[in-house]
Amino acid sequence: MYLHNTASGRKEFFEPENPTRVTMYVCGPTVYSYAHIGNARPAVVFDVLARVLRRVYPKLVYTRNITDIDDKINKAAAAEGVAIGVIADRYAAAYHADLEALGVLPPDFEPRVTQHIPHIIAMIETLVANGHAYAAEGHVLFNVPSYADYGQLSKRDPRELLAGARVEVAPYKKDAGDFVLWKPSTPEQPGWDSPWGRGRPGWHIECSAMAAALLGDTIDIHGGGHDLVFPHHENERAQSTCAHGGKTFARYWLHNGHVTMQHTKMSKSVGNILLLRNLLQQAPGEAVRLALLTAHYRQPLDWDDDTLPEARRKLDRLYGALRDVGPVDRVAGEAPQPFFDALADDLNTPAALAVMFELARELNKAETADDKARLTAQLRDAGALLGLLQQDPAAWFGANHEDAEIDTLIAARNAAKNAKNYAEADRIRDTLKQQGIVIEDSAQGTRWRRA
RNA sequence: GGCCAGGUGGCAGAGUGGUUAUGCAGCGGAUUGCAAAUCCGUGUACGUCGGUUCAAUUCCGGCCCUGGCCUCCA
Repeated sequence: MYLHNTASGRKEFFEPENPTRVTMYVCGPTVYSYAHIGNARPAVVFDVLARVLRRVYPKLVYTRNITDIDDKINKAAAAEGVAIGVIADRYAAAYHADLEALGVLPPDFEPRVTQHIPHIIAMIETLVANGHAYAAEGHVLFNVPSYADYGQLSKRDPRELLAGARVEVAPYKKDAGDFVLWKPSTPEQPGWDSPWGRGRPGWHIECSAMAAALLGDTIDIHGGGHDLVFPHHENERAQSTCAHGGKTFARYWLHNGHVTMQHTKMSKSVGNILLLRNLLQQAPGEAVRLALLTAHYRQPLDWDDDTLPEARRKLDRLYGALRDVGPVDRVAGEAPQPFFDALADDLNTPAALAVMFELARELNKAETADDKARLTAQLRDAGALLGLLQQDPAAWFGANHEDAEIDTLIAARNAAKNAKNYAEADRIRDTLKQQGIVIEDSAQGTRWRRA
């Protein structure tokens, strides 16, 4: 397949270094509050990528970290008077619950920073020893000018970065662009003993250390939100490359676009944050997931009041085609080639979804049992790759539960219909409609669904 | 200011140097007691001004506009 590599700025044919162990590392959340819809996008996008890659490379090792030591977590913990682990555990659990609702499969590894402090310290020691980092006033800093390729990933000129640095330059920095690998903790702050005193890791070093510990010096794919390109990933790349004797850190860099509202990035100061847990009260997780796959992953995705209802209607149509055909063994048929082609072209989910709607139309028209079984299997298999359409259609339409009251009313309506008492039949139908129940007469009899 | 994306029909959203994206909404028809669902048909869509070309929404250049990164950030 082809993937857009941020490092080169173009689509490249994806070829793993080792097909029997394909490695992917995605930057996960800092768990200091509930996840918002923007946090869900990379989780869903890279979940789809993992599903697709596994078809070709069953030995994919997918790692998505949780950052559980960070100043925002410290702040939240201090405000509540609890240990940082309490905050981290609470929001990590909430994150998992939200992602499960979205049908996101767990990654193979989900490392936490606090479990990798020794790896982090060891990597910093290596960087100090080989001249890429230095200790100063309890801090350890990466010396940016020591890495000639710095800025290549984010296409920035390091000289301009240094000259135009907006942030106040700490006096202990050798060069303005130098960034922190390790910083000292006050007695109240969480910290670990290190060769440089009691302290805690800087933000960027964690991913370098954990990726190396779990996946190796060179990984195939590194993903995350677009805003991580600089400085986070640029710094990771510098650290890892310099700690590993110049070996390539990540071979393909993938970055997803942001979820926006009114074409503007969500931000706390603007107050336009959409929490996943709130959205999940408005619509099934599957609808949220489909909404996130509606646009190509690198494009911005503008979220408004119609996004979820629209996604829901799309699922109504797809599940509608799967009704009445009965359960079908998924291995009986695979998604059609155009579907795979779409995903193989830099994960073009909108084009892949278009193929699914075409399958749905064919399925609606299919007359023979063979055609129905084949198309159902194809549609289900396509859905499996996107993490959609895996539940019973009746469950999707909310009609999987026996409901005596509704059944009684439908029976009464049918009796009225048979007696050609259409006024009474329509009255009953309107009554149900007011309860949010839509009647559908079909060849298989009368069925209902929740509007 | 530097760098990077993007401007497609009523809305969402792919894509392409000459031929149908797809979904929703609308309109017409079929089916239906009426509906719903489904099927069929239906839209002078490609920011703007130039250039290249037999032919550009698609390539090139200018301009306008929008968003992102440059500070924590998915």
